[in-house]
Amino acid sequence: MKFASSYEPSQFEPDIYAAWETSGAFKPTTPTVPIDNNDDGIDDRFETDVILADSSAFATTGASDEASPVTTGASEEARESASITSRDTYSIVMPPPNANGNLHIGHGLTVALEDSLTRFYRLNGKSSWYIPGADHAGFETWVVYERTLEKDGHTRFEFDRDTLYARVWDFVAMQRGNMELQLRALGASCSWGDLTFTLDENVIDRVYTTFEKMWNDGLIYRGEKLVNFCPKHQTAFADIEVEHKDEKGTLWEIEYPLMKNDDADILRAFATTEANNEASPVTTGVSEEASEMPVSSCIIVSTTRPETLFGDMAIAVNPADDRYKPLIGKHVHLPLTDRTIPIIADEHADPEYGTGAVKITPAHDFDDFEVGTRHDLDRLQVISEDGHMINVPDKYISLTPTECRKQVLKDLESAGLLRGEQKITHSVAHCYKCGTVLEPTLKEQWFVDVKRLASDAIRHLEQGEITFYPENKQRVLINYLENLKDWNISRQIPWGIAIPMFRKVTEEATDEPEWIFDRRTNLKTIEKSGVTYVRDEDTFDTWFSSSHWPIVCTDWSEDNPTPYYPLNVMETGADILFAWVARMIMMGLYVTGEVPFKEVYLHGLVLDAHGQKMSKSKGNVINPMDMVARYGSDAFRLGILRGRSAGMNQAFSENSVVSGRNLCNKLWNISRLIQSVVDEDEETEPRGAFATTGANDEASPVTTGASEEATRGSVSSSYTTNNQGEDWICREINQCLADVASGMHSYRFSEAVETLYQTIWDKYADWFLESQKIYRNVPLLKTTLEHLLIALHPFAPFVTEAIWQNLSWTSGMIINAKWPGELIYDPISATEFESLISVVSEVRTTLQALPGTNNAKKYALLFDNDSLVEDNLLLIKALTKVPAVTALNGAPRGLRLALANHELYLDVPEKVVKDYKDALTDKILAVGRELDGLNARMLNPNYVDKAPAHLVKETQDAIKEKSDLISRLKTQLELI
RNA sequence: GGGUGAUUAGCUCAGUUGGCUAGAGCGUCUCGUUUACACCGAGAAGGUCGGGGGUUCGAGCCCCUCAUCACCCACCA
Repeated sequence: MKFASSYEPSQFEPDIYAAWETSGAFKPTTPTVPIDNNDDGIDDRFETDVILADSSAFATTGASDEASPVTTGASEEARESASITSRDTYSIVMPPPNANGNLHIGHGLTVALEDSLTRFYRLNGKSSWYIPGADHAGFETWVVYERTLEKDGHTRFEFDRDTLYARVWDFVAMQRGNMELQLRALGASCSWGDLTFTLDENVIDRVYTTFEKMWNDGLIYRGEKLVNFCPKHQTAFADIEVEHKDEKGTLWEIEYPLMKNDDADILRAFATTEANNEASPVTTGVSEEASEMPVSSCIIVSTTRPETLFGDMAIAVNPADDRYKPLIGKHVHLPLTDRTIPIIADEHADPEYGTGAVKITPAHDFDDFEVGTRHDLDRLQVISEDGHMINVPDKYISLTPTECRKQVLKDLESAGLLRGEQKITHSVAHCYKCGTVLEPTLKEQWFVDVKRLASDAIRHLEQGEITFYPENKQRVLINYLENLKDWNISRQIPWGIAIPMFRKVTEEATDEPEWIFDRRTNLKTIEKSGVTYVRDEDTFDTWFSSSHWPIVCTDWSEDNPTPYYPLNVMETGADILFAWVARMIMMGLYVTGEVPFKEVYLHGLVLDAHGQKMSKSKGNVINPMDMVARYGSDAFRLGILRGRSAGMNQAFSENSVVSGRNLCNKLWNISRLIQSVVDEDEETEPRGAFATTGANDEASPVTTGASEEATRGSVSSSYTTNNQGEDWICREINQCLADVASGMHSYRFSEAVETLYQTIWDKYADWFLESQKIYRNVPLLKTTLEHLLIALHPFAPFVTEAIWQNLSWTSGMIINAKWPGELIYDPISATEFESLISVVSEVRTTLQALPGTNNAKKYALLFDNDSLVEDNLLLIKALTKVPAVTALNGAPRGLRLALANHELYLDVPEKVVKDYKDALTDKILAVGRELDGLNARMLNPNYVDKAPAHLVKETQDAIKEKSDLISRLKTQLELI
């Protein structure tokens, strides 16, 4: 016997994975690229439905992925067959982990989810394609690389883009590989030969093709806009990459003096407003005295960024704000400068906030930029991209904004223009990587006009073409798309896909366009029609290319309308719904005209055991590889799937992994037991006989199903059920498999895993296997074990394969097995077993409740006129451990068990019965309470009237049973 | 400011057309070395399903409301 007494994952996992991989088990059985074997110009994949129906098509284990599609020549039905083919495939892509990083716990969850799905559908006969990927992780990788550059005393500015790109490429290549090994350790059954790297040629090609199409369609434009700019990393970000954090800050009030010419008007105006107004900020606003003082002519603005005042182009007040109405159109003197700026009316100014007057700095604030556009204001940049003051009075030139702020405040103070300050909390934009405060900066960038893309996406979403798990995310996504702003796709990072645009440098050629599209981004300058163009040095936002992921991974093209596109499902983190999922949908529709996936499953964050976010600084990070090393891959997968529901963040602890490990060990030992029974059986029985112990005429002889599946592994023999326990376990396993399947179809992983736990442990091991120590049914043991192994395989691939390989009668690999059909059994007999279970349970409970220990060994069980018990004497004896189960001859004696439909007594002495009196009384009271509840329900005429008949009947039956039980217990009580 | 989700046993969570006495894992307690498994077996305790109202024969589930927590989006200078 090969089974050790416990399962040691590390002894099996690497070899098993290697065996899967080399056998080609991870490759889809239906080809992914067009094949035209008979040269009729028609993609023969679309004619393979006949082959798929033939089980021999599945016998491709170990064969190359060129599964020979024997054509039937049914080309006239090519179109119809196409849909059949797509029904027979299952495709899913992996959100590409960072190529040169390590997997974290979130990847662990992703793989557990995606691989379980893949394996489940593979077992169900789909040509399953789980496509792995690796992300160049533009910004992340760049940040890491730049750090090493700096460590070596270099800066990025010493090199040109091509050099930097090449250096990072080598840097990544050097570090690459870890995550791929880790994916293997997690058991990911992905098709490694199809791994897509985000900088692969075909990805870049596809991205350029899309970009060109967008450029021609007028969806791409170059605009000078404010962008979120990280002064540390020297790059712009899209809105979505910005992290807003609430911070404490100061709201300063600064006085801007009105220009002399305007004074007279103001004084007049003020006279009219003052009458019905309290302290108006138009005045000095300092005290009541002030209102009696001659009015100084100024306006006071509120700002958190005094240093940007040099870029002010106007003061805005709300047009509905009576306090300021008279000032609109006047001019003020910009402090510390010799400029004057106008006072304008704009809704942007909130009368409730601060003084109600706001300075407008179009070059350094998003709102102000909008205001500036509305009022046609100039944009004066006063902070450079590298974070120094420019275009300011000499005194302030080259200061950092922070230094400048201090100086400005000081100077305003001494000029008497600083009129107040107030501590506030406000939201500040930060770089999501380094935490630096982002500087809104004026920059020329490439933008995607998202209007059309978003509205197309919304239309398809509203038509329900994509099903979301959790479903509310559909609405969330639509809401996001409805408010989507144009998308800045330019990044000032060398590590990425170059933007294929070139700018005209030759002045004279005025007729030529300013910018042209060209794929030759390896060239710094190109010539076209005698005009020289120089390339744009920026690269694409990562999301621009990764939004093509389903397209590039499935190798979709105009010439390859693959059945693997759209994907069956997109599984990813709920946190990138907007950044990634939304963009894939827009891009998929734009490029292919179809949504890129039919379903979206979003998982939440994996939190630590106490529901806290994992972070290095908190020191609560769980490394999935640690879990795998200590408990095995399966244990980790089972543990992390347990209790997991779509979209929800969920705490995760080692405990759940331990419990997964225990299940694996349990299953291992179940198999060990069965194998030992099989071995014994083979020693005593002649080979080949359908050994059925204790033949039973009533039992229905049954085969497990198709015999043609020999090559797929399962060689279970026909079985016959011979007793209640055997019928019962068949019923339970059928139910379990159905629940697992429906759980997978509706992405209720938690439910699927839970069902398997209970069935394997509480039902199969605790009841069925225990009963099989009395009744040995070798064919049934084999068959049922196979069913459970296959059903658990998607979640615990290694241990199920290890067992499969260790069992003497199985062949092939379980990864290629076929999802089992229904077991046939006698339903009445199955129900009777429940009765046996309740008898045994009641005996056990009562024995333990009796005073003393080891009661099971002391007291015999007596039965009266009970055929079920009589037929199962040995079983009940074994399960309860009582010394004997015998017929009660004569008057009842001992302690009556609290069972309604059975006359059963524990043969205990009078004294023990008396000691049990209190417990018995409690029991009667408890049952009485239940009975009262049931009676109350029946007394309600509405219930009888309106509730479904079967429920009413159930209630009636329950009442009968309870009252029966009570009367029996009362009799017992009287006897004492 | 807008939006979403959560609140069920000591802890972490299931509970999907509303229907038997609300479940699991871990933890706790009691018993048990029965040759598959101590990574085990048998049993037990523990919940007025956040509060309040409503609909219904019937509510953990549907509606209203309040409270607390979490997250996301947004232009409070």
